[in-house]
Amino acid sequence: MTGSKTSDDKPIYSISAAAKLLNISVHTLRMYEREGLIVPFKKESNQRSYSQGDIDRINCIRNEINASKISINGIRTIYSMIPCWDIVKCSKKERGKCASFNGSDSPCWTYDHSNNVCGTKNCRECIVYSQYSACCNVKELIKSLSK
Amino acid sequence: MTGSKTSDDKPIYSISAAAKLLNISVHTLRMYEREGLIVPFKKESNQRSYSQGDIDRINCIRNEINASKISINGIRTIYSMIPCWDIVKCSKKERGKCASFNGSDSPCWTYDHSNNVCGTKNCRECIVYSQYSACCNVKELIKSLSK
DNA sequence: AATAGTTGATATTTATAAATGTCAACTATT
DNA sequence: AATAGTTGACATTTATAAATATCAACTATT
Repeated sequence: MTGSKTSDDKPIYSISAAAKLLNISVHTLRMYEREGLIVPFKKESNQRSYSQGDIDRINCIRNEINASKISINGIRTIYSMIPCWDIVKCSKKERGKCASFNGSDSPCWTYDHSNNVCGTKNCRECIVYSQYSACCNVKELIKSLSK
Repeated sequence: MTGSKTSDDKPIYSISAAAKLLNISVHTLRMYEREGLIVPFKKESNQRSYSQGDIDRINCIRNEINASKISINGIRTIYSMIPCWDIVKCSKKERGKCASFNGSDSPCWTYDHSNNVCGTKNCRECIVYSQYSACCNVKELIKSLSK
């Protein structure tokens, strides 16, 4: 991670500014969102904003796509393996009714979770999304679970 | 898993028989091997053989590629997340010098491991390869690590 | 010893994921 | 109120992963 969470999570870029910074089109940014890879900040008017943390994250995603040749569906599947239940201390009972725990091809932040331990929490602010979602970090996370 | 390990792991198919059964070309089978997804049985003459377990496994891989749209590099990366160190009870000390534990883009069975806990064991016969390598099972495996 | 199948290496084809373009309705900015 | 940027939906392009083809050397089978 570069910088602290707070300094990285201010919504400072519009979609076109972010696209220019990343050297991609705005369409691509919307696609990544539709595919469940990113959760940009949204204004009341429904317009997207991106923080420096988002830019870092998207650079990581682009590296997986372009250099590591992992498809978007592959990245989504890898994200879905993040043991969020362990990170957010989800109870056995809660896990039972959690779509993320029970499914295996989409990350937790793509599901509605109004009736589990995550409640109405904004996924952007959740450590699962903000810290562990550099795909290259997922294996490290799995290692840390080992006895 | 269909059937027991022993009954599924007899080398009964030649590469062309396996290809016909799977409705793909022999080239594709060799490609999957080169890409680190499968480890077929090899005769002294260097010719490949495939067991029923191999066929099941390859069907699973093809489903990931064709239906789930996960690229070969994505599948390999997912395989590399299998916590083999936990499954084979690899000591802390052994982990330190293990390429699989320390890398993150290729599964353990693609590395030389003559000088760690796996020694000269044939990966085909290792539970990590034979049981946990249906990509769809990896998340289940991660779940089982949770406290 | 002749035929069929295999090997690895290199080249080519094809299928499609990823990215971009276009549009009309809408929102923000000057 | 005029200009610039955004939205989602749908269509199109392009980049390339996945699969197949070709080859000469080799191995198995009859």
